Amino acid sequence: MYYQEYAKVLVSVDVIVFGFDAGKLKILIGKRQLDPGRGEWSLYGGFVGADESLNDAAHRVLFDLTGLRNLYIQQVGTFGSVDRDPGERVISVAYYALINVKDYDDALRQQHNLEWVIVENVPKLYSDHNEMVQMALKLMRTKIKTAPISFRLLPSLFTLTQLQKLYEAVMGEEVDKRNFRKRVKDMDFIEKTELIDKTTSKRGAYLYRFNKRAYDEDPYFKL
Amino acid sequence: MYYQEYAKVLVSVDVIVFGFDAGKLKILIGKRQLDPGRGEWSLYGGFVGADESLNDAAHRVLFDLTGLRNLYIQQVGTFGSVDRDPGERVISVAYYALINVKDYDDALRQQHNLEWVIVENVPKLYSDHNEMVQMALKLMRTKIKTAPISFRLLPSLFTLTQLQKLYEAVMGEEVDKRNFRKRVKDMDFIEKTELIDKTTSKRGAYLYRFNKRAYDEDPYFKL
DNA sequence: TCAAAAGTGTTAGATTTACACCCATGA
DNA sequence: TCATGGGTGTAAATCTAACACTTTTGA
Repeated sequence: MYYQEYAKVLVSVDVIVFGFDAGKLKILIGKRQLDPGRGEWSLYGGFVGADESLNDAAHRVLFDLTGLRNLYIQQVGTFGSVDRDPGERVISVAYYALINVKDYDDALRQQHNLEWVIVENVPKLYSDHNEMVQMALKLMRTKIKTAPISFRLLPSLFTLTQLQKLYEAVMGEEVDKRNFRKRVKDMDFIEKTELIDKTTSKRGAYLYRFNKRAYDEDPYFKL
Repeated sequence: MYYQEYAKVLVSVDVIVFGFDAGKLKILIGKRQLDPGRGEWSLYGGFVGADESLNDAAHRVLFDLTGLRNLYIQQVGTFGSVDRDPGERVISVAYYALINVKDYDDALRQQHNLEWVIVENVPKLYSDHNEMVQMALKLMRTKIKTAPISFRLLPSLFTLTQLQKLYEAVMGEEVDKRNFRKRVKDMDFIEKTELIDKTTSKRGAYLYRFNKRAYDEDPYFKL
């Protein structure tokens, strides 16, 4: 042990789980079940184990919460004010994750007492969690323009309208339909199928899919 | 104590100190004086104290190193592989900092056995420090285009050629002089003075200064 | 007088934005 | 038949990129 004279602290990961549902971007939050802060709205999180990397911890927490592995995650930042946690010194690494709500077993959500809340309506959260959410949103907005992460929030087959509504929900502003579709058509890895979705219109809309293989060959992405 | 059953770990901050000198972007690195990794090139860092925020720790480490306070710092990311430090489990938060090399007492640099190394020539560093440097550079490149951070790397009076050379050194590519100056002239808070610098040409070049007050009123920045 | 850096505008091309109508279908 | 969401192209405006010569002055 080389460094034994130095202070050790608890390290946690807190996850901002984004989902897209009913045309809105939502995150999962719940009321804290434990002191300190019992009853306050909060992100879901967990402590980092002694033999667990930060990434592994984030994935474990997400698995615990959703039953899903290999979710897309992105580190948001690390929060280390001395008094950020009223219980004890805890440094927290925030991650955001993207899930397709349809893949998510709602019973599990209820078990954890979590709610999907529209990002614009997120209430006051425990400690510095609101800051984490704002930072996550900001990073996601930057990312969604230049990286194919939208598809993590959508079913594997989706319509262009869905893709656009998602983009608008993330960016918080409407965009022109024709211009949006022009950009999508420049990306060959967003492939039109012959399948038609009739759930939202009588005419029906073509379903598209993201071809990761094609993207990896020519990873040009711009929305 | 609410969380006593969980593992505590050492948390350190490692700083990527950027400086601009002789037309090149450089960082400060030194050979580790302690085991583990004694003799390897490494970033400068320090452990986070029990009653110290991450930001405070970063500023303290920088003060220790440079004697300067209130340097511009930016969190880069947090590195938490289990085996990233061969001595013991250490989670490290990387920050980059910008300093004006002229403000920096070179004796202090020597005391710490640090060297300025051109970013393109950075050798293999201890542990994951090369990754930290790459991430810091990437973030800085994004930032320098849209935020007035260049001025942290330059003397308070600078010529447009200096500003351009700095920009080129950060971006790693040359830019057109006339186009660059056009963009600078769109930003009224980059003020021309009547002073002339004759150190780099016979003709002399006007010195400019960054007017923070004017910037805060109309914080439009785009290079 | 000449070498070396400072300073300065214009034009073509590319990109971005604005905008409106027809189509297919099920109720 | 009509209401609803799906689908499509063009033109103006803006932004970006390319480009070359004159000025000043100390050595």
